[in-house]
Amino acid sequence: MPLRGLNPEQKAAATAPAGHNLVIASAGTGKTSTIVGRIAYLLQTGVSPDAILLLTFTNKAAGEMTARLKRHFPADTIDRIEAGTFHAVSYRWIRREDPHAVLKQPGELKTLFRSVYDKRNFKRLAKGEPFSASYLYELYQLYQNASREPFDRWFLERHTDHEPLIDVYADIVDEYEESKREFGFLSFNDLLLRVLDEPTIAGRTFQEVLVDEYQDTNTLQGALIDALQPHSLFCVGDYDQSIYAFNGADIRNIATFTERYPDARVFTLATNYRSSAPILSLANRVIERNERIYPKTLRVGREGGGMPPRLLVYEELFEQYQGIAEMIRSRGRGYDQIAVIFRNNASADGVEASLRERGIPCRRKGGTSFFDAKEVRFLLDLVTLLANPKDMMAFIHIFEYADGVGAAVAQELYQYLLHFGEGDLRKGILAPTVRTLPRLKRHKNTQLGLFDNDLEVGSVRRFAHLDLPEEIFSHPLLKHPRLGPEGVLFFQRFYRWFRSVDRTQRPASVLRKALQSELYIRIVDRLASQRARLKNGEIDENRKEEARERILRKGRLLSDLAAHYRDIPRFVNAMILGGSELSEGEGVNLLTVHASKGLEFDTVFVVDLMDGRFPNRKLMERTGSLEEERRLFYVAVTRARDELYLSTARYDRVRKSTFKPSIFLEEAGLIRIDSEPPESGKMV
DNA sequence: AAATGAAACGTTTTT
DNA sequence: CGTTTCATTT
Repeated sequence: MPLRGLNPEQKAAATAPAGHNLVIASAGTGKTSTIVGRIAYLLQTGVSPDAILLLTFTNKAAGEMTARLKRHFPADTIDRIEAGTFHAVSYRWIRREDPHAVLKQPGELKTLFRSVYDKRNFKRLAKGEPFSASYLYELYQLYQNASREPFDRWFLERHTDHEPLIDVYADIVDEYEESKREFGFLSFNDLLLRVLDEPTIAGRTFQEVLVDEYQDTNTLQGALIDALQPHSLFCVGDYDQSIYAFNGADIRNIATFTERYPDARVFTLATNYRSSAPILSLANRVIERNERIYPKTLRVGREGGGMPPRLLVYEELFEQYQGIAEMIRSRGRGYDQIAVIFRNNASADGVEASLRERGIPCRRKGGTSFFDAKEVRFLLDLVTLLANPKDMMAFIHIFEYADGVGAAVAQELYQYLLHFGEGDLRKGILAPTVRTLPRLKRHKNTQLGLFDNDLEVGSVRRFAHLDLPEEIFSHPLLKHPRLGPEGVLFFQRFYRWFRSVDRTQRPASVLRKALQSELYIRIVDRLASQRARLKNGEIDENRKEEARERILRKGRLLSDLAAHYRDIPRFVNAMILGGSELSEGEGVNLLTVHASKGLEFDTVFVVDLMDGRFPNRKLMERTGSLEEERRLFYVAVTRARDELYLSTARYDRVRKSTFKPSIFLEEAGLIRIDSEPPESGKMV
């Protein structure tokens, strides 16, 4: 039984009476085992699995914990436990009431926000330099996570100097919210806000809510926990690992736990089973410079000494990546137990290139590269449009691939189709009942009819030579004056795919049809040509074939993923909610510090330890602080079990800048910054 | 309005 | 170093 293997301090926490329990669990102290033990204890003492809610930071973490429980309890019992991230769990509840709810990617919402922002003429207002659309959007996201007070009040508390613009900002935010409703978009935050507004949507009262990574919960998540009114709370976290301030994570959630819940019990897990003594000692030396919120003294749980952490100093940035790749190569195999960890994603490319040069396999966490690829985006836009026909953005992205159609015409086509179908996109495409043209707001661009005199406006006779099937030739969309022959052919291909998947429920079938469609095949060809274009404009046929193969492989991968989902909205939402959790390939792990949270490796390289980059000075000016950067350093080094390498470089050949070493190297006792820098090369 | 080519730009972390 | 923005042409 899971409780058997726990040490006394873990067991004390796992068997705590119902109430408000806080477990301070330092890195490597068996946090996961304790949570698993706690759930086992609850089940053994007669708590129904339906009355347990487990909230984790990633869905992977939830999956690992439930998998461990399934070794001791029947799977169908464990499956009744509600487990997942705040967002995944909220979505599950919301979809019971609203099966068609569809999430929208954050990047797309940002684009929507920007388009709302761009309607404002700040120049005319002349009230000082306004925040950029992008920064304002970030602030708004942060506000939603951080505060329940009105936006303008929250905003003015931090940015008094923007007081003259606050009404414009508030207006932008209002219109953005309205647009989201109009298009049927849900943001990550909307999921949590919805549950907060209507906690009964959970459909039950929980005996106990367990919260993992409690130090990284933000005000919104804290409010959500309280709104659920659980009989008992079990929060596990480590204030030294709070690294999500930029996302509104509030260390005060953990710091004021005992004040907010006067009956709180606090447990501390202090025995580290992960890292060797010298690694732990280095980590503690640095983190002790931060304020101690709850007392804790880490004990080394492992036997024996272990190899002291090593500092690697390189003359030049790229030389550093090469040097590390060479060290990894020379030790051979066991690549998946090695991690290279960095503060900024920018470091990843140099490391990856150096490894690949030596034929060393590696994987980067964060499937951004996969979901950002145009070919994947296109397929997802197709599927998304089926899940949410109100999604004009998806429609525009699709039709921008048609020659002669840009965003402006695509938008009009969408409006036309809605009009033909009396508000129903499907009907407008497949069975238009209205054949008149809609009245659209004319754009002011009437440059002497520059484009209109060579077209027979709205007449379908201009397509007579295309030899179109009747259903296309008679479609009222062809009356659009700006639609050329290429556009019509694109519409025909789109129409065929759309008709072929009509009333199809399963995402896998929809994708299979899409992969076979002429619509997709032509887009693959176009993308492959783009990627095989040489500097002189010619297309390298070999490269084109390679590019096509890569594109098709991604399509198949997406199609394989789709097989696991019953309906289209579920699939789309899963891709958005958990997309970043899938990592491609195997080998050396390339991770940002944030992505490394909760993981452990035999050997860890922390790279680019230069002042400015780590700690990241730019970010410190914004939402961060040196304390937060120090916690990031602490998280990075405590990922290591046996070997830890800290590396830095003095000079960047590309940007022609020199670096000072990171202050953390000094705090770790590896260098003295006021003395001469150490010799280049390797030293202890 | 769209397509193309040239110039600037900036380089944060996640559900 | 790749994307994003701007200017020019059609």
